[in-house]
Amino acid sequence: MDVLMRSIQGEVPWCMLFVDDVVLIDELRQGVNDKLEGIGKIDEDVSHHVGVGWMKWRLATRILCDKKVPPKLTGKFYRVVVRPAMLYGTECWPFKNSHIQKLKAAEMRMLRWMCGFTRADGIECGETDAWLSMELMFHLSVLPLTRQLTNISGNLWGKTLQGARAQRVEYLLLHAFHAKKFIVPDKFSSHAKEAKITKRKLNHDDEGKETDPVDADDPNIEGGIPETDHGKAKKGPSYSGGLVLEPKRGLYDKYILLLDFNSLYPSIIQEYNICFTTVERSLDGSVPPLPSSKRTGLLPELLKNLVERRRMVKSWLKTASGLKAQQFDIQQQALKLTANSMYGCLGFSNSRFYAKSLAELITSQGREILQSTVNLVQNSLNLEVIYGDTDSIMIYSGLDDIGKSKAIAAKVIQEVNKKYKCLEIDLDGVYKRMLLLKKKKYAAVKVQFKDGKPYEVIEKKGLDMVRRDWSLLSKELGDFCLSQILSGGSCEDVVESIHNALMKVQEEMRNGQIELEKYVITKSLTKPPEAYPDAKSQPHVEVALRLKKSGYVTGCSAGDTVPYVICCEQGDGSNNSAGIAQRARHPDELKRDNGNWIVDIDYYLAQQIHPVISRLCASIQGTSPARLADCLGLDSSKFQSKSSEAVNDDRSNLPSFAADEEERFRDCEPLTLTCPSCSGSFECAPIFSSVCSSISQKPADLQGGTASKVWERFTCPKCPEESVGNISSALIANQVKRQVEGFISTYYKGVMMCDDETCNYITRGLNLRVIGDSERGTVCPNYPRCNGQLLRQYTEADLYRQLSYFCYVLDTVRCIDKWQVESNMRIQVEKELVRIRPLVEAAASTVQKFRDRCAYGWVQLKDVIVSI
DNA sequence: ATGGTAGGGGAAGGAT
DNA sequence: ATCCTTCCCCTAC
Repeated sequence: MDVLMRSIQGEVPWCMLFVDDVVLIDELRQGVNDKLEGIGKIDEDVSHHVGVGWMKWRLATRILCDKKVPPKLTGKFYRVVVRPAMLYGTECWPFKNSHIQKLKAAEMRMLRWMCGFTRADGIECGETDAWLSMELMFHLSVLPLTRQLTNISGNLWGKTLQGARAQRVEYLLLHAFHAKKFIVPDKFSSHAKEAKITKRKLNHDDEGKETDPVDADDPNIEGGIPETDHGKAKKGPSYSGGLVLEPKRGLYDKYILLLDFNSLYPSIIQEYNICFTTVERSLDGSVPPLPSSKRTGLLPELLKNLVERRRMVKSWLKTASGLKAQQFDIQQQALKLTANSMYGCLGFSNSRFYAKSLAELITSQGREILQSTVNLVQNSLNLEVIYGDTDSIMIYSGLDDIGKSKAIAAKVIQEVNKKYKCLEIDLDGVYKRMLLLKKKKYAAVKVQFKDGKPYEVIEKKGLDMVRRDWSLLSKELGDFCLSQILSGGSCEDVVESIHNALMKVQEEMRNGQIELEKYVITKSLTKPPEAYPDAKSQPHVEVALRLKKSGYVTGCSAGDTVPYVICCEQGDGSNNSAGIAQRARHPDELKRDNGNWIVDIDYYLAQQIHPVISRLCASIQGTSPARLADCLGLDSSKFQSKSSEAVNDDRSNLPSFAADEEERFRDCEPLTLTCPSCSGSFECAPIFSSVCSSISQKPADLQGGTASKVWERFTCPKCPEESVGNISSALIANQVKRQVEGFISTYYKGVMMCDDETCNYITRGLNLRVIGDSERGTVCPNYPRCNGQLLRQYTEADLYRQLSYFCYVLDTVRCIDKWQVESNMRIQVEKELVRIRPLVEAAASTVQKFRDRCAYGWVQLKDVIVSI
């Protein structure tokens, strides 16, 4: 405490801020906490957010105490990172003016303090002191605020202090029900619940059909699932939640509109009048129907009240300024959060007002609403929805003009809002460019306006770069690649700069020019480290256990974030069998250890950088996982697609080579030639198999009998006389070329078909962006009536395979190499092939040229790499 | 004991 | 060897 006091009084006198509460600052940290607990336990929420704040803070000390970082950035970091944590911790407590003033002052002092540390040479950052100071500040600012809330809400202060969000909602509802003279359900602890369930079960077992009248219509009892794993119930999801649309992946470079429903779940409750008092709940656990009651339920009314209050506060906010505005802003946020947490508590199994069926009904309505909105936008308004998650949709405008795009948005908003009373959709953002990778994973260039002037920010959602459990190194590289991809530059430039960056990083890594900090990965312990059944499979657990054993007391218990670096033993690069958890080291351990363990560069290249970058580049043409691996100095064959490996492997067991090829080209159109004399057409079997079978004089089931004779005599098999029906080299070349062009034009027609046979929706795909996972297809426009996927009827792969098949049919060269079997047949086959070669050479090279041209740019396709 | 579910991705271990 | 399931963590909504 002395240290704390010194730092506070010496460097930052902001204990003065809370001078009226400072009486508490007279003991050790534990003492302070005890005192606080004497008054009332601090809300777990706040503790959590203090933790979050501290986590940010710990991150901050690294950045903020770095002299290289300009002060301007420090301030920004503080504003965007630490302040939200502070405010969020106090989300539901209305501020008095003085509190806001204090908070602001605290911010200033903290900033100054940081700068002090930045300047003071040789002073360690003193994480512990910082934490103590911060926690104290939170405690001190929270206490009076909880008191305020208590006064306003009318619930018990003690309860407010110890209760979580669930309990706040519980009291809100209790008051509301009590005011309406309802009798509320009893509250059961989970233990009591269990007892009740078992008791009921016993009753059922012993007395047959007799039901306990008390429990008969008690929805709080889950009959089916005892959920007793000795108190440690597995928290699997118990009902289904929001709908997430399958994204149409790829890189978009025209405007995208992001629309979302304003607080969807609370609105649904009001829109459909969902309440304990209105919904008819059945016993069988099925989702109940929408209520028909005209009488407004209690829940919707409560929400209406909250919404109205929020609207009022927001209107005041518009005219207010400064502290007043901040206060209003926090108030309206608090009201919104309270409204939003209502749904969560319905689904919370330990809540007094637990009502799974209501929660289920709400989410199912949510899914319904999202889907019908998508249908409306796609089918009636003819716009393209590329993604949507729970309450939002993204529309690809295909336009370069932001004004026109916004006009479209306005139209959509108007059409959608017409359908609902309370529910309201709104434009949440306009993206100039967007990279859509997967569900919940995308990045976009968002266009925002400040004083009427547009500016762009990159928004990242769910990508590896926004996660804590990737090293700074891979996150930085990922950010760089993303900025390149979203830069709008040409494909070639982007790819080149990414490749260059990778090569540079690899070199720096191998030269040891990268700081240790950049290799650090962090992960949280959700349990005490001893409680993990499989500690040896998790790096952070292993590290925590080792830390604990070597005497550490902080940073290795439940909830702590453990930093680690994956290492390998000096000199022995092959020791990778150990499992990565065994090779994880705390940065401190690594620093202390004198070079026995070094950073495992190969792990970072292969497991940290490569996956991150290749996920980002999945939709980018001109590169591939294998190419990226190459740039990183990794064995690129490991990242080659699997099917090509399989083909390579097939090369070794070749007796069945021909049969394999036939199997692969099973769905291809045959090569058909038309006889110039009789105008009859006939199919041509592959030269190679024709020759083989004619030489081995087997019945040759593989190819249709007479057709194989074509290659023997070069005559039409349908013409009776020997003298006519001759087939020339030019004729073959011409006809082959015509057929190839036919396939190519089929491909370019781009017919899309739904893969569901009962639907078979067919369209001339207007949106043929051949970027990204085109083989994945997109959701059928008839969804949800049809669950199929819209696929190209004739895909790149189809075309490629078709052309490859023609190459194979006409092949007289490569098949020899593949046929490694030692036999006297080989010589005969070879002789025959040599004889045929001049006649088909022209045609074969034509097809090959087409195929190779098509293959250019399709390198990323997984299943088309065939060996001819 | 102290709102929810959906989803991606790593790693390990068992089934095949 | 390769697939599949399980656990774990973190994120989006």
